[in-house]
Amino acid sequence: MNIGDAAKASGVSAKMIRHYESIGLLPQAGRSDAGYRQYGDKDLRTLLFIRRSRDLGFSLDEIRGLLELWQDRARPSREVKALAQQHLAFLDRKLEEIQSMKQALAHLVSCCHGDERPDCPILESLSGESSSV
Amino acid sequence: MNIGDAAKASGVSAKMIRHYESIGLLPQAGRSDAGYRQYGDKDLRTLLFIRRSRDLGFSLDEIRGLLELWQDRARPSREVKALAQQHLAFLDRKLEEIQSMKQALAHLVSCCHGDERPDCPILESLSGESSSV
DNA sequence: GCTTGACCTTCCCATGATGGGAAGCTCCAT
DNA sequence: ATGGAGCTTCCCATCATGGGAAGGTCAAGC
Repeated sequence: MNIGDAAKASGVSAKMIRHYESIGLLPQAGRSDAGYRQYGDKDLRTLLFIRRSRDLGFSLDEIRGLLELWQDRARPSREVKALAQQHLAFLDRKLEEIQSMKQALAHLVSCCHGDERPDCPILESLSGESSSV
Repeated sequence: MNIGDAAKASGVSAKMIRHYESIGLLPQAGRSDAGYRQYGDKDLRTLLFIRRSRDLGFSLDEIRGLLELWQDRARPSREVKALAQQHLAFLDRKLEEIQSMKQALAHLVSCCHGDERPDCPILESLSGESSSV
């Protein structure tokens, strides 16, 4: 299987597959006589693992840890859970950050009449004229 | 006022102030005889405007637009509101993205007993063994 | 067999916002 | 006058991803 097919099958772009190999997230792929990377079922399973992890927002470094745990048949699930909980806490922080941005901005937007007149509570707030908010 | 004081007063790092100037977000600052950047009240107000916009998650490019509108006394508030609504929609998308990550991960975490045993629903899910979820 | 187009290789560069740090100059207080 | 803090420019790093160039390879159709 060439890299293009592995990319299609895994949802990870060929560009990224090469990159993951270059940073050691993936082992060096086997090569054909012409130097083409060759992928088999096992590689595909790893690529899918990575893609699913990315879909949950894990960083490549965290995925490195997950892959190690995955490959270690004797890992205690405790370690996996800890890594996941850590990322969960990160997601929570992000969520709160964005939520408070959204809240503040939504308020400003609701205050702006949004017509041809130039006065605008959004700009006033950004420029520090602390009316109401 | 030197750049360090402007940084302290605005909450924008000196590094970033120079960067903003280099990309044309800020006008070229005046210089002292020795070549030190000099900042006055007007510059400070602009820096604060930028910082508040960043706090709401606006990109530097969006802030460029906001600054132009801010400086144009005759702008219709409609335009400001449109820009803000666009960013609000962006925040909503981010929010949903992270929320669904969080939800999925939280479920997995809750399924993992997290003890010394090696079996782990988190790794099973990432590796595609589609039990339940 | 030859051409063509799709695919592969490596290598360099860009993004966006931010920071680190080096080398060298300036300012001010002691 | 000296030392330390602060300024200058310049280059590099982060994180995950993509774009694109230059060149080699493969398979299908003529």
